[in-house]
Amino acid sequence: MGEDNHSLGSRVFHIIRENILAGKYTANEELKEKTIGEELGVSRTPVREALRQLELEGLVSIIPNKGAYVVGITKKDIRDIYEIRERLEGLCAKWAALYITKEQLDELEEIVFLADFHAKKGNVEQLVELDNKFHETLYRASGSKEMYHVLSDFHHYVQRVRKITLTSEKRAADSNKEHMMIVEALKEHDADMAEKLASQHILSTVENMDRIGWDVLVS
Amino acid sequence: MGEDNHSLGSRVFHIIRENILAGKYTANEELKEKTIGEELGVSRTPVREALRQLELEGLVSIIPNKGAYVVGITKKDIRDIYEIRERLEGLCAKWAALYITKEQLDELEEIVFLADFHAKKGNVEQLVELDNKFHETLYRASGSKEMYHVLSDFHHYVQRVRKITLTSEKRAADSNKEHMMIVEALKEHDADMAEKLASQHILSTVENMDRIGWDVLVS
DNA sequence: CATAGTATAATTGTATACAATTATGCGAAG
DNA sequence: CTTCGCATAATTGTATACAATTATACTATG
Repeated sequence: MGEDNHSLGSRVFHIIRENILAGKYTANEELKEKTIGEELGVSRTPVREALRQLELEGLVSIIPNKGAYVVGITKKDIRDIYEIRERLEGLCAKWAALYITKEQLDELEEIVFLADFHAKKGNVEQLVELDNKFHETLYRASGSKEMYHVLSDFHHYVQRVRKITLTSEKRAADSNKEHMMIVEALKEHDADMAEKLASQHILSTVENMDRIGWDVLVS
Repeated sequence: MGEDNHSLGSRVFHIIRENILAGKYTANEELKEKTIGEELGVSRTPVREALRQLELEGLVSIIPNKGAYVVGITKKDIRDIYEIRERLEGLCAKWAALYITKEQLDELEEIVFLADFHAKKGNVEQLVELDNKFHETLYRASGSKEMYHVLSDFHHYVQRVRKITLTSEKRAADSNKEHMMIVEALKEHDADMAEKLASQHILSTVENMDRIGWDVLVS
């Protein structure tokens, strides 16, 4: 389920995607195959493949015979994604409570343990990485490739926002406490509780974002 | 939001996708770039692009330097998708109740009117097409490109199952009645009712599939 | 001076060529 | 007879070449 495709074309895809999500390529910017290829030291072929894939992901809009343009991420996009996640993460946690393996539970426990450490230290970079791993593991534990696919995409999509929210030490600590409670529910295989907690986790995240103010989160 | 890309590469993508979803390309079958290119009368380049996109959609699994393989659709995939849809279609209808335009409402009314006609005649092909249009319009009416994206993909993914269920004249009629009720709620801009009805619509579909038996639906 | 038309350049779309990797088949050794 | 090794073929990965389309800039004309 966690595919690692180490061909050149795949690398190009990931680089361009990160550049868009990180804001290096700004909204409506035209992505020229030749230029990007030269930047990355590859020919147009892998760049084209990457752009076509990014179009499917909705990060790029391709106008035939004209060009590929960066699709901007709006406040509404973020809001919508969190509202969708609120519904789906609950279902995902419910499934995970039923199907999670011992290894995955151990993995989750290690993640929240480490995150607790880094939250106290204020290591944002590591916190984001651990948040990625936590949710990735949770999505995988659902045992549904569709659930994994959808939620991974969305979670990845809002990485920039998450980076900002986790900069707050309080929110980082609170978020991890919520993660811990979810892990506890999963350990007990309490599906209803896991669902409720996971859904609530997204809700708290949104409430936190409301406090911070949306203009700070997405320019 | 409804992109129509009429380049060659895009056509190849759609053809291969239909062939997979229609079962023409069977599970685990190896899709060779040269062979497919010859079948469709194009070079390897557009085929490669299409296969890369299909991998992102989860319909194809690519092993670097080895090949592209059709990912089979299992009973569990279908079940998972319907359970996910049960949650999301509700939210989608809720949003649609708030943001739907007059034109979109007219479109929906025309669709259910036509579907009523074809249901009585037992024209399965047309019914599937109208079911596609109905949901497509509903997804678009939500005003959320993320919602549109996710639900369109899933809806498209289960087209084979829908084709079978709509073969039953009773189910076709019932399904359309449910569509009508959703349209009524949208007309009243009753978000809660629209949500409940849309969610219920997916539930009835699943119940109907249970009656038919899953072994008939997906081999 | 503004503008339409046109030649030129730039960019995308597709096909092909070459490189790298993997699959296949055959013969020799045990 | 099986299996290992190696040569050959097939296939994917990448780069380049050519075709088609679109953007640009310059000139001629009113």
